[in-house]
Amino acid sequence: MAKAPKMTDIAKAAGVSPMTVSRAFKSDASVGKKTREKILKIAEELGYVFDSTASNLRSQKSGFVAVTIPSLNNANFADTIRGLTEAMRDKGLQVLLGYTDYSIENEERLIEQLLRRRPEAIVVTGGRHTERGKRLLENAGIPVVETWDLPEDPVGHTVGFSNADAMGQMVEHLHAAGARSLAFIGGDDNGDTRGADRRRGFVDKARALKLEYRLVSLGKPPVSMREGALAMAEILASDPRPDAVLCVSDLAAFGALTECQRRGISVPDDIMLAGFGAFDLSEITVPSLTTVDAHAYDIGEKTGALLADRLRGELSDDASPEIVRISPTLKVSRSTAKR
Amino acid sequence: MAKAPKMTDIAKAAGVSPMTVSRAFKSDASVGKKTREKILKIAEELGYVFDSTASNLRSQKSGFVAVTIPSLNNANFADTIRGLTEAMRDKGLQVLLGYTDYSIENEERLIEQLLRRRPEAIVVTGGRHTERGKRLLENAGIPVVETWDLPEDPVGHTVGFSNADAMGQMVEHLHAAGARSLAFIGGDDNGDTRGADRRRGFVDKARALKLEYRLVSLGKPPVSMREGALAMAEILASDPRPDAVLCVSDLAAFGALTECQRRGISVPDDIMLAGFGAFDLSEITVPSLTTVDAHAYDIGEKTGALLADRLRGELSDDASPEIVRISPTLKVSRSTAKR
DNA sequence: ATAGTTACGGTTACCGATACCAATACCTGA
DNA sequence: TCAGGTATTGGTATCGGTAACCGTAACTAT
Repeated sequence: MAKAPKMTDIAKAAGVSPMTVSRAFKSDASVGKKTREKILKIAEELGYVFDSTASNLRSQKSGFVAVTIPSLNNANFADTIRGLTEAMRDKGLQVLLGYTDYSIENEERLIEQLLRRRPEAIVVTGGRHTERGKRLLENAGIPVVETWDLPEDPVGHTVGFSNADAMGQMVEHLHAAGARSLAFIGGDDNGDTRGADRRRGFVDKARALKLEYRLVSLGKPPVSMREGALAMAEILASDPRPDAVLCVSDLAAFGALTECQRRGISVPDDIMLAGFGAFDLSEITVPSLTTVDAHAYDIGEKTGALLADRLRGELSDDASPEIVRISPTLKVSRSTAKR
Repeated sequence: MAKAPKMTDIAKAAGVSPMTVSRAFKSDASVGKKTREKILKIAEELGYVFDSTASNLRSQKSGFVAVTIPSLNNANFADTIRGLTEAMRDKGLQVLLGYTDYSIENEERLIEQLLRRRPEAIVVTGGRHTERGKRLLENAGIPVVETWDLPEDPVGHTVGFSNADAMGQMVEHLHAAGARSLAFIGGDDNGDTRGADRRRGFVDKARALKLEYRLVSLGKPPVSMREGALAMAEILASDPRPDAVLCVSDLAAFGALTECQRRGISVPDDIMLAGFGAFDLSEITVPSLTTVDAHAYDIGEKTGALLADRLRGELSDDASPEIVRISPTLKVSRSTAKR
C-alpha cells in the first residue's frame, strides 16, 4: 500500500488548491457546495483521513478537553463523562480522559501529561490538588473547571455541590425518621476528598442534632461492596447497635445490606441504611436504598455547556469564573422507612 | 501573563541549542546528565510545558492508542481499559477513548474521528463492524486489535474469547447441576454482538443436551438490572417454571435475583440463576452468583503488551497477525448449588 | 603523539494543515 | 453594459518541535 494521501494529493486530484480542500473539511467555511461535494467524494475514494495533528499545530486548537476522574470504574464519574461528551460533541470538542486512582500525586502527573496535548480546557474532579498540580492548572492559560465539589479557593470555574451539606441532609432525614444513634461507613481520609467531606458533614450534623454516632473506616478509597459488608459486620456485632447506618456510597451500602441479609437482620425494621450516589442498584435492591442523587450526568452536561460557550461560543474566558451549584436530591426509599 | 514559553526560549535561557532541549525531554536521548538537569530545572522555572502537537507532527508519532468500547458505564470494559492503560503507560502510550453505545454505526463515526488524531494503533471491542468501518480499520496503516470476541475474519490482531462457547460451558454446568429446563435473559439482537453470541451459545448447547429452553428478550442493550427483574417476573409467572435462568450479564442476573427476593422465591432452591462477567456484585449478593469471569483486565493488559511490543519494542507489525485466546473461567457459586 | 572511537551539541529542512492576505468569479441593480 | 458588492478560490509563510546530518571535544589504544 502506498503511503497515506494528504491534502495536497486530494487538491491535485480535484484540480483545486490545498486551501480549498482545507475549507471543504471545515463545516462553517465558505466553499461552493458542488466543490465541497466533489472534494469530499474524491477524498473518500482515495481513502484520505484528515490529519488533525497538523491542523492542531497550525490553528493552535486541539479540539481536546482534558478530564481527570478518580476512577473509570465508577458509574457516577462515567455518567459525568457521558454528560460532558454529549454536551460538547457537536461543537467538535472531544474528551481526553485520564484517571487518578484517587491520588492527587497521580493527578499532578496526569495533569502535566494531559497539558502536553494542548487541550483547550481542563476539567478535574475535586478541589484539592498538590501545590504543583494547582500551579500547573493556574498557569495553563486555558479554562479550568473543578467538579464534584465546591472548593473554598477555586482555580477557575466550578460545577459541583457540597458533599458535606448533602450528607448533612441525609442525617437530618434519618433524625426525622426516628434514628437517634448513627454509624458512618467510609474509607480512610487519604485521597478521596469527597468521601472525607461526606464524613465531615455527617459528624457536624450529628453533633448539631445531638445524636450519638460512630465512624467505621475501612481501607483505601474507593470503599466498595466488600468493605461495606465487613463494616456492617463490625457494626452489627456492637452493642448497643445504632439505629441507622450511613454509607459513603451506594456500593458500600449494598455490601452492608447483603451482610444484613446474611444474618437475617431486617432493613429497615432492625436497622436503617442509606447510601450515596444514586447508583442503578439502589432502586433495585430489596429493600431499595435511600440515597443522594448528585446528578452526575448533569454535572458533566453543565460543565460541557459552560466550556462550549467559552471555547466555541460568544463568551470569552476573561470574565469572572463561574460557579454552577448542583443541588443533590435526597431520594428517600424503603431502606429508611419510619418504623 | 506573557504567552507560553517554547523550546527556543528554554534553549536561550539555558544557553544551549533547541535541539539539546529537545533531547533533554526525551528519556533515551544522549545529553549530558548535568546539561539535562539544568535544562529541566530552567524549564520548570519558566513554566514550560512540552508541546506534543508539534512533536507529533514532525515525528509522526502521536503516542495515542485509540480504543472504542460499547459503554463507559460497564465495569468489564472499564477493567479492560485499566489493563490496557497500565500495560502501555511506561512506554509513553496513552489511551484515547471513545464509546459507541452498542451501535456499529456510532462505531464507524468514532473510528473515523479517532483516526484523525493519528493514533499509532487502534483497539476495538467486538468483531462486527459496518462495511465502511471495517475498511477504515484495514486501511488505517496501523495495528488493529479486536477484543472481547474471536471474529471469523479478523481485521488484524485478536485478544478475546468465544462468548458462545463460554455460555455453552455455563449450560453444561447447569445441566450437571440437575437443571433440565432453562431460560435465557438477554437483549434484542441489535448492537450487542457479544450478547447475541452468548444467546447463540446458550441455544446451541441447550439443543445439544436436549434441554427445554426459552428466551426472554427485553429492550436494547445493555440489558440492565431493571430489565433483568422484569424478565424474571415474566419467567416466574410462567408454568411450568424453568429449573434455571441464565443471564447475558451479572447485572441482569442481579435484577432477576431481586425479583425472586421480592416474591419470596428461593435461589437456588426454587430456581437456579447464573450471570456473566464476574462483576463485583456477583460475589456479594445473597446468594452469590455463579458467573463467567472473562478476565476483562487481562484482555486489556494483553492487548497493551501486544501493542507495546509492536510499537516500542522489537517486533514489527509486518508479521502475521496474532490471536491471543483468553480462557474465561466458570465461577460456580451458591446461586446454582445442586439441590 | 596520533589515529580511531565515542559522546555530545549544533544546523537545516521539514512534518501537513491553516491564518492571512489577495485575487478572481459571480451576481445584483441602475 | 458596468460599477460595486459578495461569494468563492488561490499563494505563501508559518505553527513548534525533531529527523537527519554534521562538527567538535574527549577519551582510548597503540
